[in-house]
Amino acid sequence: MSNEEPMNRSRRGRRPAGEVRAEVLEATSALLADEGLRAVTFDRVAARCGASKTTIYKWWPSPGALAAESYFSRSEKELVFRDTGDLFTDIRAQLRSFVRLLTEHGGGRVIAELIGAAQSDPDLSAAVSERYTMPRRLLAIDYFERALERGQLLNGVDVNLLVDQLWGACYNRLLIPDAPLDIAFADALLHSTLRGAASAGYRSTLQ
Amino acid sequence: MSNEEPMNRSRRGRRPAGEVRAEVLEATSALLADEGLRAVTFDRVAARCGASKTTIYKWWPSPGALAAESYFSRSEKELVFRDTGDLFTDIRAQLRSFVRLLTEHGGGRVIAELIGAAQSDPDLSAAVSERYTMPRRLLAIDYFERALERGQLLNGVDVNLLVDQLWGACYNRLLIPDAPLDIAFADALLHSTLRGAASAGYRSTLQ
Amino acid sequence: MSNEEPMNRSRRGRRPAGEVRAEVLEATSALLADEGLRAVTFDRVAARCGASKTTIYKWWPSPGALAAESYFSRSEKELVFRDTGDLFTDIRAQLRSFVRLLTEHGGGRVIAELIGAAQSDPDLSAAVSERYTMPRRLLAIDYFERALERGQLLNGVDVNLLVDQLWGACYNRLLIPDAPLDIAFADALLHSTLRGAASAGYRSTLQ
Amino acid sequence: MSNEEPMNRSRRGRRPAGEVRAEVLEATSALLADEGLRAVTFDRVAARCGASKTTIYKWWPSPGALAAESYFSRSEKELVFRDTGDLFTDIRAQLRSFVRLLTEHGGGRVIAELIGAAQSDPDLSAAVSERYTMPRRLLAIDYFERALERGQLLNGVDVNLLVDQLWGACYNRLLIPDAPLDIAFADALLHSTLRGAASAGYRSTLQ
DNA sequence: TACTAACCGAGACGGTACGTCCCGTCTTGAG
DNA sequence: CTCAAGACGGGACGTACCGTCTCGGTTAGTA
Repeated sequence: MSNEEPMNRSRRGRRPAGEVRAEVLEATSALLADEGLRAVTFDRVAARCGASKTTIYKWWPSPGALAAESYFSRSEKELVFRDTGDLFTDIRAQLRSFVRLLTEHGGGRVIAELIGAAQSDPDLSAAVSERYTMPRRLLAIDYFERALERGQLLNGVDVNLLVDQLWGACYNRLLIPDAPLDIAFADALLHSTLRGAASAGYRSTLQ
Repeated sequence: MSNEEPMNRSRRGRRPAGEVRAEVLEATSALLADEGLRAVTFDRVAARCGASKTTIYKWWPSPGALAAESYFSRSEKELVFRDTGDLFTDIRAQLRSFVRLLTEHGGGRVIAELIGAAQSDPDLSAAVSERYTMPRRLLAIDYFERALERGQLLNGVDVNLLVDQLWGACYNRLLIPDAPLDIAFADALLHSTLRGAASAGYRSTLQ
Repeated sequence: MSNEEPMNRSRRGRRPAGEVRAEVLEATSALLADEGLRAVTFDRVAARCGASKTTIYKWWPSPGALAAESYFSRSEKELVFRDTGDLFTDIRAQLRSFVRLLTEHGGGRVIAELIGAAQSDPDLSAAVSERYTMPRRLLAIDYFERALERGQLLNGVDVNLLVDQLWGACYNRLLIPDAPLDIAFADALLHSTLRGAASAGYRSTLQ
Repeated sequence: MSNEEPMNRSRRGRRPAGEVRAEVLEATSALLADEGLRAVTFDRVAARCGASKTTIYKWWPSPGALAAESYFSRSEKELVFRDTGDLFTDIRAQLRSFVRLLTEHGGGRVIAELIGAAQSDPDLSAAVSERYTMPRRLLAIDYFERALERGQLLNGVDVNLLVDQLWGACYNRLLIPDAPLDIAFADALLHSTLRGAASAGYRSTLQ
């Protein structure tokens, strides 16, 4: 409760904007990791990092949007989509690492809470889309379009749809936990999907 | 603001439980329809229907759970899954009506908000699963198992997975609106999925 | 700053109303005496006595009104206006004790701040009038009317006006400190005023 | 709310001090007239006239002091105290015009708020005294001293006290509105006071 | 005339209070 | 005597203001 470390500086006036932003994001990350999205309130973040609520309001429209930036700014480095030329192996690696992200290290809880809160917070919804889901969708689409050009996917396959079939199914098991989300699911999902979308040569390599 | 219609009864004594429950659910439905899930708070529901918070706490563990019951109790009548024996047509009808439910009558917003809030509310999560998503998943699984027995699906197809590929992809477009959710998407999704899962005879009927 | 003694009870629910009111008034009195009217804020009072802001808002419309009740409820016991039948002596005693109240014990500062804040706070203005100034005015008027009947005041003297000439002049020196407020002023004021208002017999006893 | 007319100058450099001062005072007067003393904050004045808070802080110690200068600089021209040699008539004219100032053009509210705020703002208190109340007190004292020399007032009358009996009683009705402040009150007040202070000859002219 | 240094106004900062809403708990009074 | 009405403590929201301080554009002083 009162473990907020007030960090009592005696400076009252303006501080460099970057410094304040960094401290706000750091405090947010700590709260997010320790207690989840519900703990990320403007009041607690302000108390924890010594910033004022006014300042936080100037940069982030809602606690959810702040949490999103705090979380996603750390995961942007993972934005790599290896292209070895082997469709099946590449996508399997992506799906597996995605499932691991969601199931290990508690990352799934944060993402689920962010997407969940976004349903009632347009600002957060925009932040999640712009900083997280949309970039990843575009990377996958890029990859699939290259695979199409290489003849690894059937002509006429909707690469946008493919993303929903693969990652969307994973998000579904994350957000609506009526069935388990694990590596086995990811692998089965990939087989089942590529069986309908991959060209004949590729399909023959499945199982 | 104060248009909560205090419904000035002067009766303080106990009323029949069913009567009070019905009024609570009715007030909840009205709030849900008018202002969304955020407006469904115990305080406002109590003020609107003349019940006390104590009463509401006895029956529902959280505002989300109350909203869920209020919403799902109206949609249970739609729990039909026609089985004409025609796999493609039956599933297409189901998917299309599901998409219409989510996109047309504003139902999508409520469901999205409920699933969203469930990410931070275990009681609501349980309610959504038990009263909405799981029954529907089981209906679909039942249907697919019959289709398997009829030889319309490939041997070894994971019918549970099939649900995530189809409905999960739709939920994905609902909850993460980076791409549109519409009938065309549902149809393309169905084609792409069955191409990998349906048996040869069925597959040949897909374009 | 953090000498607010949080008085950490662990009781969350409703407490008896009288108990809460008493604690709120006590905390207010302490703040008023220690730091003046500016320190009486709903936030600090709530923090000091363990009440919630909501509760305080229910009973007092503004911090000033709370301070007024807190202060005046202690001074009501002084509401005595001795009537010995000797106009000059009685009024002199009243004026002198009034001036002492305003100049000693720091009481003047509080009253001045309350009347000052009332100029921009209608709720406080009403509280000051109802609980402090008007009862005292009425007591003086009562006395003067008895003096009129006793023939100690000239026929036609406006007793209401007399109050403004005597106590009003004192308030003037309190609120607009261009000249000192002391016993000598009170005595001179009384002589000068009664010289114009007292009947001939009484007037001859002055000086 | 945001109708503060940002007056979009693009000049960042220094402007003549007098020009800025005038604009600040003008903006203050407008706020004072429109919304009262509470609206005179450094933030709003700065936003309204395009100056920065830094600039305003350089010249005025508190919003109240700024409001006082803004208001009193307009009323200084009224500083005339006619001396026709007729004590009763001259003072009656003064008191009547003072009451009219306080009751008619909304001036009373501003003065009451300024005196009120001065109770908690030493800077404002000094400004009110120096720029408003003390000059007027001195004018009255001057007049009364001349009247003393002319033999129109009793020997030994305390002219300073006389000011509190007359104007102080009016301020009392302004600041503690338990009784009305109007011309009739001023006239009655004057009669009653002069009956005790004027010399015999003058007194005989009162009714 | 171009170029740098000092200055100072615009406004962001930390802090505090406001007034409101909601949650979950508890007293109390009506039936 | 029971239980529902609703007041309670706690906490977050979003806004306004104060008084302090950084920052960058303007101007004055050098090259």
